[in-house]
Amino acid sequence: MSEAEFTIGHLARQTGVKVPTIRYYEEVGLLPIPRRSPANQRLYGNAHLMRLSFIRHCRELGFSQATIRKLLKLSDKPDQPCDSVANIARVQRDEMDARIARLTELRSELDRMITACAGGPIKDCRIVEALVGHAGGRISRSSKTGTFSSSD
Amino acid sequence: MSEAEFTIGHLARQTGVKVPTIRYYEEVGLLPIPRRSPANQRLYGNAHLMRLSFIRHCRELGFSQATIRKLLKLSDKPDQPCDSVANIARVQRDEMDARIARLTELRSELDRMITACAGGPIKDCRIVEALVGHAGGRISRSSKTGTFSSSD
DNA sequence: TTAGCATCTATAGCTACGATAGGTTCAAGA
DNA sequence: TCTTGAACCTATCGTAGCTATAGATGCTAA
Repeated sequence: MSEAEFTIGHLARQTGVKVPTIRYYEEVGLLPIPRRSPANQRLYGNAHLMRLSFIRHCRELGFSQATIRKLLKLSDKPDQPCDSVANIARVQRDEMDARIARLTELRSELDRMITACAGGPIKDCRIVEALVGHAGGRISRSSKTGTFSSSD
Repeated sequence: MSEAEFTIGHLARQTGVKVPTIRYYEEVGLLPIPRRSPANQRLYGNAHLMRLSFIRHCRELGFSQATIRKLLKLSDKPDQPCDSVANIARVQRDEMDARIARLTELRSELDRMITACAGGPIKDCRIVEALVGHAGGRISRSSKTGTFSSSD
């Protein structure tokens, strides 16, 4: 029995991946080239649908294209042990941990800046002050204008 | 008294921003065009140094170029109230909160996947399984090969 | 038949830079 | 003074991961 085939628009709706993105994935080799209808339209089957779902989910989880490529390659070797798959997932998880930690730090900094802001004129604003940061000691905002204009 | 002027490499070392990035910021209008030496090399002053520090710190905090542009515009109006600055910072903080929340969710999902993996062959791997996700009911991995190949 | 949507290819644009090529210029040592 | 090597210049291409546009063709339903 031959399985149902469907158009790119159908595949897009089924997976939630936009049509141009599907064509892009084909172009960069993430999705295999589908057969075409007599009128040259792409025709997809269930294998494409599964593979695209896999890719989409990976992207949501923040995997890069390169990493997805590795995972797809591994998933094509069904009899190998899945340690390598788990390792990739662990690396990804650790990277996410690092990103979350960094973001949380920066969020706190931003929050401190917002709290420090007393609501006066911009030239006295602690947020602007903080954003200039520690520019080497010799540097300070103009006490007259509060801007970065040179006072030469 | 005229302030010290320095080259692009100097500015790069002082701020931790790479030379091509500085030229790029000039090109897109984030940094004002500096004067040139007789030999056509860019010469920067303290105003540039401060402005670049500001930009760098903003980028670290995840502000987009567009947002930085807004902030720079505001910082050039020192007598206006700084509500607008604080508002931009608050929006940025809220966006970061959302990003952190989303990342934390995804991290947990990844972690659950890793924990579920029993370490058998790839065709039975729960991680691969999970990454395919809920592809519409009719779809399942080939029970023989565990891959996405069509079985037509 | 005709409207209106989906599809096709090809190309350009987006953010935020990084890399490279091929050419000057500067500063310091022999 | 010469020479060497680092730093500078412009211009262009490449990166990820798409999105948007233009202009042509195809499909479907009233």
